[in-house]
Amino acid sequence: MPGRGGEASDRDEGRRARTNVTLEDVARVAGVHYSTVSRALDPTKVWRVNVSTRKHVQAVARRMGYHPDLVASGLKRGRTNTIAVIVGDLGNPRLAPVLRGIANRLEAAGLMSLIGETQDDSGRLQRILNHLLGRRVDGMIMTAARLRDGATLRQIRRQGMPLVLAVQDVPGIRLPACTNDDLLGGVLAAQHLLSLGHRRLAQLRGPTDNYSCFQRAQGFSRTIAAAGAVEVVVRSIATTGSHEEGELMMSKLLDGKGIRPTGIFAHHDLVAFGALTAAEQRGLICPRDLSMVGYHDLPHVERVVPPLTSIRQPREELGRIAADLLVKMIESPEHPPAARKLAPTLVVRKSTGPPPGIR
Amino acid sequence: MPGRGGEASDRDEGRRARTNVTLEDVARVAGVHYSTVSRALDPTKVWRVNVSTRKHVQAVARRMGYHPDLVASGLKRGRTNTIAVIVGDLGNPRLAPVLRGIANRLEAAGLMSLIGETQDDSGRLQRILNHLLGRRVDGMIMTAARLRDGATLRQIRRQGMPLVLAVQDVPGIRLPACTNDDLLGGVLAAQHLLSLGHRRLAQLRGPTDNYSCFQRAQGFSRTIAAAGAVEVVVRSIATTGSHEEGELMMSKLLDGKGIRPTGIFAHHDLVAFGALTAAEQRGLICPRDLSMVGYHDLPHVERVVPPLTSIRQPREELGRIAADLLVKMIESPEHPPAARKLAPTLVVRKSTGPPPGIR
DNA sequence: TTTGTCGTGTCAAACGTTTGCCGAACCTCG
DNA sequence: CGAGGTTCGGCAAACGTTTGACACGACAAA
Repeated sequence: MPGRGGEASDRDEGRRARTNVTLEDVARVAGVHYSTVSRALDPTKVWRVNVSTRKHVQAVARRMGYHPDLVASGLKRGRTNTIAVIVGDLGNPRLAPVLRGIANRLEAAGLMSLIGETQDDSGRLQRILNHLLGRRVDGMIMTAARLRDGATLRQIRRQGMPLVLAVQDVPGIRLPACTNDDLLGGVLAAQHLLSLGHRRLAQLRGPTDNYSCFQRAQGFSRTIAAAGAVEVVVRSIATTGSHEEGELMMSKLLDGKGIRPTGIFAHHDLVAFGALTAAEQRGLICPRDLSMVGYHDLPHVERVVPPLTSIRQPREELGRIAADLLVKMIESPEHPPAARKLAPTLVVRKSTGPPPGIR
Repeated sequence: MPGRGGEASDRDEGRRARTNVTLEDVARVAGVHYSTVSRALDPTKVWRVNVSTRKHVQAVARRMGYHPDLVASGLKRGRTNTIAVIVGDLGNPRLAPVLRGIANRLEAAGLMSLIGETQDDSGRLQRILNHLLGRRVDGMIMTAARLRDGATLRQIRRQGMPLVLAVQDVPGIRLPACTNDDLLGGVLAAQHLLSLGHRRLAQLRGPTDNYSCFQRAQGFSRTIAAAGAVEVVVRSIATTGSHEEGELMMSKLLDGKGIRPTGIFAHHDLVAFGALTAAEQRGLICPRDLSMVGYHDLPHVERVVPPLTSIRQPREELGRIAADLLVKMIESPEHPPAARKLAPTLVVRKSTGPPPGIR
């Protein structure tokens, strides 16, 4: 390589304090061509280089602390071995197992996940996506996408970017997805309350623009209707699923002049807690006077009094399978994998029991 | 560029379904040289290209859906505008605000954070670091590094990689850090209990290999000693800070034959809850019979009964300032910034009161 | 001896940017 | 009108890899 030495030292002097060992440096020391070094270090090219040369090169590389430059490699190969995982809010404790499931599956495929937090802000989502498109990630997983993001999702797909949805589905767009069967979740809650003997039921609903909440509501309402029982629905205006929200909704329910339900299905455990607080303030004791089923089975719900009956989602599994779909999609882009729906389970604790009449 | 057309189509045909618009494509359409396109799209090179050309090129680029290839750019510039943030466990709810603080500060500096989860496993930490070194990230932030990671940290620094610690310090290594003042945390807890009149105190300690816990213990014990009060210490064997751990430690404390403390400082809110459960089982009511101070001020501790007095850390601030230190460090590597210690605050709720004797 | 095959190493052309340098065109001033 | 300055577009060399093509030696078959 004529003239490289002078230029290299020129480049190194002022620009960058951090000095990275390159293929060429290793090659110089090992006494072979740098392409040989490249092949010696590439486990898929075993057959291309003599075993003794290989051993020698590997030893030198290790000794010199060589780390292949994944940036250069990515440029050349057109693949970065990186998957973007878009989440709404990292503070959401339900997310961690999903992310872990994703990371584990991806790691097995030699991929790394790059987490982007939208903070539930469409503008930020756009900025993150543009950045990731530029980063040439090999694929994307969106957890808990929202209805209004449909256009954005379509745009990503149009770019040819492999994309799968995790946890929540978005209707109106055909996309591989691994989601929780929220319809079934609603059905399970309803069946449980009905089987205990409840006939006057209520639902504390999540926001309407959340497809997952929509599904839960459908599952619950249909089962109730099929059993010929009565149902009241209270809708949330807020979107977070907080204790305060629960108190507010329950107050509205109890202070209104409609029927007094005995069995209640809240779309969020925290809302369930808030509702119980509001009920207690009005002298209603759970599970004596009313039964409460929550959703999500948040950590520590078994610790509160009374321990909450809730619907548990297979979160780590959701992540694992979503990642699996994506890997399959990248490997053979021609036939996209089918969507997977995972069944939640009902965890019965002390917050549900027979209604006051029957005993 | 002679012969490019044929080769390009050759390359595109089978390899990659995803077809990315490049500078050259834009240049061809816009009728200028691709270097002009590069400059027209670079906001720092405003003066290098005529405003009309610039407008035109920008329009064409937008119309064609051009996204600059950050991989190529990173290779050329030697900077990737990416910061690695290493965390132990994404499921830890205390982490989210820190990450948010980091992300916000980095975004302001045009950087993006790449989150790596070690799952508290040294092997995985090593693998992640090697990957990140290869990815040529511009710097790293480690949150909650552990004592035993000292060697690894030194290794990273030796590579010339800008590195700052967040939340927890690691002694024995000089590294810029933005940490919580845990010594002060311990002092605050002790002062509060002492000022209420408690003279027999206990500490439910976290693991000894956690420097942060060590500091808390120091601060607490010294303050107690200076006031001439008595103190008992119970050490945790587990490392997670769980409810069960708290029950176990409190049982040991109450069933032992030593002094019965009236004021207790737990190194973790969950441990505090567990301890209260164990105390209740023995007929001790909080705050009537004993006072409890927790640590971390976890979300919802104000909701449990009794609402927990706890030590709150400025978490988002910790992240923001850590990121700030890193940015300064990257901008001027010659003079590393000083470490910052942020003061926690005592949040007084209902779990603390005067000891049984005084009233 | 020629021809063919196999194993192994080297050569050099990409990948898509960024940027120092060159020079053409135009402007200003003596 | 020429010297000198300014503006702005083009040229081409990198950045560190990967990899198809090729060269070369050894050995076998014809």
